[in-house]
Amino acid sequence: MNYWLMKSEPDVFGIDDLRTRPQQTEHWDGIRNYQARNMMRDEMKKGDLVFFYHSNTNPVGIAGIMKIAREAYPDFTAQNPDSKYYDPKSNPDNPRWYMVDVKFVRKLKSVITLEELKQHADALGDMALLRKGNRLSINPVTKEQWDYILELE
DNA sequence: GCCAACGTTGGC
DNA sequence: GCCAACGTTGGC
Repeated sequence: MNYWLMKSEPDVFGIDDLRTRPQQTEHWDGIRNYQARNMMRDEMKKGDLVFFYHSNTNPVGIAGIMKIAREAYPDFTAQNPDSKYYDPKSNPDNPRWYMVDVKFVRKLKSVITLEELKQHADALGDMALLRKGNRLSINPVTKEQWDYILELE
């Protein structure tokens, strides 16, 4: 069982959007970074738990929990010229980009903010999220970090 | 293979 | 809206 953190801007797609989707499930499209893609494609397994992180909002932080409902499959938005995620270099026979399906688990009682996480930087070790300049939209989380963060709720 | 230009992310 | 960080592109 692996743990993850995935970022999304709530103005575009937030935890409440996932909660109100049919079956409370949605595909996580638009990953266009190779490092993030590789983690998603090669390491994410069905049942893995994921922190839903709200970025570019106020306050930024972890808003809820979801789980991987379907393992990686080709991101069809890469083949759609009308999509903002269209990638003309992706070939349907050899897809460049992948996505997973995520299912809502629960919201946190309140958002655990980035500021609060930073205050616990020592206990959280070198958590990827807290690294300077980290822009990856998918971050691995250790079990220790996962458990510790939930204690902050 | 280098690297300047450019685009994107995401906190503030 | 600003800007630091960083990834990608493309000319050479």
